[in-house]
Amino acid sequence: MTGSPIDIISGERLKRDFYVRDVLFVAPELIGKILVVRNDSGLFCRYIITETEAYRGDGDEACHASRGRTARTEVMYHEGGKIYVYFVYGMYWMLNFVAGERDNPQAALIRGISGFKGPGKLTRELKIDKSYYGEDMITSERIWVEDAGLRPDFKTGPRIGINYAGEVWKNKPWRFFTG
DNA sequence: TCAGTGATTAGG
DNA sequence: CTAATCACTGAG
Repeated sequence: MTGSPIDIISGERLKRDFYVRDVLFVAPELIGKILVVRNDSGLFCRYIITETEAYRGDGDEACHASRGRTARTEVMYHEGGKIYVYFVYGMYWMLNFVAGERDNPQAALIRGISGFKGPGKLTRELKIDKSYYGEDMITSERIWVEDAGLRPDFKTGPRIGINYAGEVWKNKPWRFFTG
């Protein structure tokens, strides 16, 4: 019997209370958690989350919600545990997990998973698209996160691709990554 | 460094 | 309606 560790590692699905906290707890704690996604064949694939970024409320100039509540950002205003996906640069879907309390728009961008580095690459691989917008990871039958007990060391750094934000927000060390 | 790509948004 | 923007990637 062979198999990569990722075929073997599984754990308990994260519940609502994990997500209904400040994104500055949620984003770093997602590192080492297991992202489970059902593929076209109905198989559940598991990946270790290796990189995330925190977007924290309407005061954070790098957060989409800082530009107001719109159809696109609506789900960020919901209770944590839902999925926020949006399209950028004409090609890529970005996968985010909503965090925090209702009406406090926060989300964690999933920037990397085992085997795939880069937010656009992983959504392409997992076939994440608009159909996942608003999906609830506490009850979904095709996407959720599990805790398998992994607690890898991680580093922090400034978030990527947010040059439009003011210096204060651009420099926040709200990117979390292993290795 | 920089083009490509199209949804989203603000502004007439 | 128009035009600007953009939480990226890959080529060079």
